[in-house]
Amino acid sequence: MPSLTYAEENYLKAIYHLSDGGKNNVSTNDLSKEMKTKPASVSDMLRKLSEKEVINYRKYYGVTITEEGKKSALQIIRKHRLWEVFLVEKLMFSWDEVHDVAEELEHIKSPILIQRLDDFLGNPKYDPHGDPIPDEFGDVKARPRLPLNELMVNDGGQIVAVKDSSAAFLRYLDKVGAYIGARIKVLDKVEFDGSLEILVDNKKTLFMSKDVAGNILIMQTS
Amino acid sequence: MPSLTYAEENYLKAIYHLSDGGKNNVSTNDLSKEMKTKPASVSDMLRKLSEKEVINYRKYYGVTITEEGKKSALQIIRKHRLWEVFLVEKLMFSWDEVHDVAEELEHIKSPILIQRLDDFLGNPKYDPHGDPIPDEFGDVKARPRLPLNELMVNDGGQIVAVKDSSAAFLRYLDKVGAYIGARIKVLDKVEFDGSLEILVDNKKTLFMSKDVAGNILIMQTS
DNA sequence: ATATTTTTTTAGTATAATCTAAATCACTAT
DNA sequence: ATAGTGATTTAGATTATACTAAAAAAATAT
Ligand SMILES: [Mn+2]
Ligand SMILES: [Mn+2]
Ligand SMILES: [Mn+2]
Ligand SMILES: [Mn+2]
Repeated sequence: MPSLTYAEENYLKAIYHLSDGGKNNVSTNDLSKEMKTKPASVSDMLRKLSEKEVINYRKYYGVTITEEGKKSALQIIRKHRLWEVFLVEKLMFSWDEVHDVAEELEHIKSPILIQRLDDFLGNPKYDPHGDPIPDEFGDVKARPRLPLNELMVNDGGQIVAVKDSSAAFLRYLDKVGAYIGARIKVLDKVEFDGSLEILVDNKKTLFMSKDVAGNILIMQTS
Repeated sequence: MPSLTYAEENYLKAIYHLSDGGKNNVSTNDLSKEMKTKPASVSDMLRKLSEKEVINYRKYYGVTITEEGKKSALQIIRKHRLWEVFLVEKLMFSWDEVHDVAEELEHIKSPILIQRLDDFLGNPKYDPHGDPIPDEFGDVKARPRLPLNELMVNDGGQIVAVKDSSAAFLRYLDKVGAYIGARIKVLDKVEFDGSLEILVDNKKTLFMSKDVAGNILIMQTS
């Protein structure tokens, strides 16, 4: 694995996520938006990442991630998610407070550290947002899951993850009781704007916009 | 407190240590040696640190640390030592493995993180090398201590800290059973080279060079 | 098929942290 | 008092990451 700088690691992770794990091509503008840097800066970085052979770069046509790149990205993601577990399980952070800190901690370079952290945490399989934690070889146990807004009326399931890890969104979910593991059922869908009426844990009903529902990921059971 | 870069934090910490907590003047060459950078690079950095008012810099005459600088340095040292405790107490690192990792972790910027880490660890007062951990206000409880080579024959005490935290030195101490807390007594001193014969825990006798003894810090009891 | 718009790259600049080589200052020893 | 030595600073270059402005390529619309 090539050694990557802090900035290179952040770009590579963004490419991995934007390409949906390497499946799609990623454009300069998409990366620019994601990284909050100008397209010119992205072009520059793509040249560097391409020289380190973690991406395939065809000028003007965007990038795909290489096998090597995928491995590197997955190790960074592994570290990010393990640190998030640590912060929530051990340091009593709430799930909306961990992202930015993990964004820094993920760059600490020490294989022994991450292996022992993993053991200390009891080798967790999912992070506080329900995302799977890659193992030391980069293998990910993906659970089948789909956005809540894609369920039909009367469909039910369990919340297994969230797409958006921003503090604002997670605090809203806390407020309405939509934690990970909650059982939900779609009671009604409004044709006009796609908003939903949801039954949570067979107790509370709750209305949410299509936008919100699109960021809640469900493991369907019926 | 001014915001400092990663490199600036490392220089400031080195200045704090080389000046013995702000007591002495530090020269460009001393810093150059400590930081493993060229004197020219040090001069450059001193200008920057001086602009941020964490040091007093008189060209050609070295630097002293300001009150602001001392506060910043102590916060970095606090983080470094708390992380070292975490690594040893929670992640089962040995005391010779923690320094380099803590050197990275100390730069993570999150007040809430360090406060909660402190609580999680039970607000420890000393790090694995016996060094005191500054509190959130930068107050340090210094224990009186002196290098083992300065004891007289028949003087006794307890090992409370080590000056050198290098893996090589610490592994040597492990091998001879000179851990922190061990009770020692000076049985003999060789006039010629200053080497010592030591009784450890009233059990084992052990010979060590003046150089080694100078890096072991003792709380004297007799 | 051509013109317009959008996307992307290139060129040139800036800041941070490092280096080497050259210049300058301070201290020491005659 | 001055020459020499060593320490320190300055000048100029390099690498990494970012920026703005301009040029070029690709995509879209007429
Ligand atoms: Mn990051
Ligand atoms: Mn997460
Ligand atoms: Mn450091
Ligand atoms: Mn220590």
